[in-house]
Amino acid sequence: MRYSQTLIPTLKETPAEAEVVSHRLMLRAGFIRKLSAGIYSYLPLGLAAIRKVENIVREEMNRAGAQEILMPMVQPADLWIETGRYEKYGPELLRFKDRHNRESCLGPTHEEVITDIARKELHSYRDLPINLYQIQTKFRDEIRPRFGLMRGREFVMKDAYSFDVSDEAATLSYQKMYEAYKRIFSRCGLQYRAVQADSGSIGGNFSHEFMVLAETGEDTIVVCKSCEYAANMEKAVVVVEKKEQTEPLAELEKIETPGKRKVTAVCDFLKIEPTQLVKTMVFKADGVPVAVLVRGDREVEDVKLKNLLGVAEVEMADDKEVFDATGVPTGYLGPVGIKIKVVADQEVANMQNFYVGGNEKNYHLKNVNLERDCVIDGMADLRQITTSDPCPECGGKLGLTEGIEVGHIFKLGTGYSESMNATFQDKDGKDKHLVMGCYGIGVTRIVAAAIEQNNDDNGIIFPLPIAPVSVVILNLGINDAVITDAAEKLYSEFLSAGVQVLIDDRDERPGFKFKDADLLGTPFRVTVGKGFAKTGLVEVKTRKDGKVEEMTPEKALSTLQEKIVAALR
RNA sequence: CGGGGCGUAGCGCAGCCUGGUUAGCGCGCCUGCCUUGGGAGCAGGAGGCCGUAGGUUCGAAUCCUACCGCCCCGACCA
Repeated sequence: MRYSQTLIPTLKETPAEAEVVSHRLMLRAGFIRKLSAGIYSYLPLGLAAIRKVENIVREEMNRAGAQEILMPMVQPADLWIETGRYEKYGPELLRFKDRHNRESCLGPTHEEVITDIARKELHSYRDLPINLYQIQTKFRDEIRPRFGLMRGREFVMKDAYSFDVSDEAATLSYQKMYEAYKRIFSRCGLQYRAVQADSGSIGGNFSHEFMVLAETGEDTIVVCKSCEYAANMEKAVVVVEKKEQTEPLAELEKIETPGKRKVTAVCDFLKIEPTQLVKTMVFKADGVPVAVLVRGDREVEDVKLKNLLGVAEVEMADDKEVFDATGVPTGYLGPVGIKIKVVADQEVANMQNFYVGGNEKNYHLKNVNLERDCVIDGMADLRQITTSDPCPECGGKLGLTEGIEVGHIFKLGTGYSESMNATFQDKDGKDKHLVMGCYGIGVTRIVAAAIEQNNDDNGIIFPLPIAPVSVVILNLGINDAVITDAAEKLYSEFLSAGVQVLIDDRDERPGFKFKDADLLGTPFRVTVGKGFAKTGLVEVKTRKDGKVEEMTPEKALSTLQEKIVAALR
């Protein structure tokens, strides 16, 4: 690549719209330009980085035995109606009508299309297992796109789908993908963790998210300090030991708590700790009000609640909805005699003679005991884990970190094959539903995450495997024949050696070129300048550690070639 | 969707409150000179429907209304 002939519109100043570092740097380095909220054009270097990631993904998917295909972006609504997702998916699914008034949508994911292919083309156990993937632009009409490529509406994604004869076979396919994913993220030079994720209604430990560790991550993950356990906050298992009843059951008592609604206010007023109180919160579970009990100092984890109730959506009810459902103003709700369904966090079972709202304005109840006083419709781990909880695997200490989700693998089971009637004939001659898995990777998000993880005040510091180019040559004497000849010679030698190289052949001052080279994040920089005319040496600088070495052009070529090969291995 | 903020040259901003010359500044861009190892200097120049549409006014970038776009926070616990 020649800088003078490539569109690399670097910016000295940061556009006002960019908040996070990856977004800022991608704009400044001339990688991307915004067209509209969450929708970006990729300029040559940005595209080059994306292609690098794509190729790593492609190589590893192929290595794992998956086959590349490409599915349509525009999909008929009919398919989505079949699986019920046309209703369920919500406004993220961009819907429209074509000229014949046919309902259509832009594919945010491709379970429907792939299952349609499967039911038409896969008929026998002999066709299985099979894993099909694509690398394609997805469109999701996100509530709030933000952070540049981190959460765009249009983005490049790799999605793979596996089909198997049985649950056991599907587990194998899943494990293969798990291994492939580890290779992919390692090869991209990312610091990441594979964490157990929420697997929704299907259950089991068959969903993992791959999280790049970075402060700007939108997810919180729980990591054990002593063992390998790592989980999404939403999924992290809270272990509560059963406690024996130690206190005698005291008599239920109604106490006046005028105007005390918040946990802290009630506790201050009654001179008790939040751990002695159980708060009652009302959620709408697919529209139906449900009361949830947790200890006063705990927070409900709504994903866990969703799973217990087996519903698609849970949402806090607002004050009016609470009053309409229970006849009690918020702040005084309690489980005793409440009119709606009640579920409790497991921890509440350990509590004795606790305090709750009295289901009457300005009153609370004292000495409540779950078994004696309440009717409970369900009990489970419903609260958010904290760092004072033990690791569910080894009992060790837990820490919290932020992460960027760059991959998600999922055992789907037969949900889609059942709703779309995708079957195969097994050895025993019986028709069975295909057992599916799906596996996503956010390609464009990986580029953002990598920059998020690798940068300094001067710009990007690309891990070599995903750098748009591996080497940048600075010709600091374009009007000097000796320097230019040497720079050009090196350039063509790098090219013939198969090294991706950019030569800065612009008629610019040295300082300008240095700044741009740093900003672009190219791992290695070779400077051919004044010194070369005197000593015959060029300067090799490593972006990551800033180390500078002088050497002959021949040595520079061989050294860098070696380093690059080593880094890509 | 709720709350907040912002739309003035390619980018970053000032001007608006308190209406009134030809709408400014820095960067970038063009021409010339000069300079050439960390985003130089001098001189000259191009570039604006002041987001859009209405309204108020003798007069609107400035005041009012609506719309559009963009950014941030939230959509979390009684």
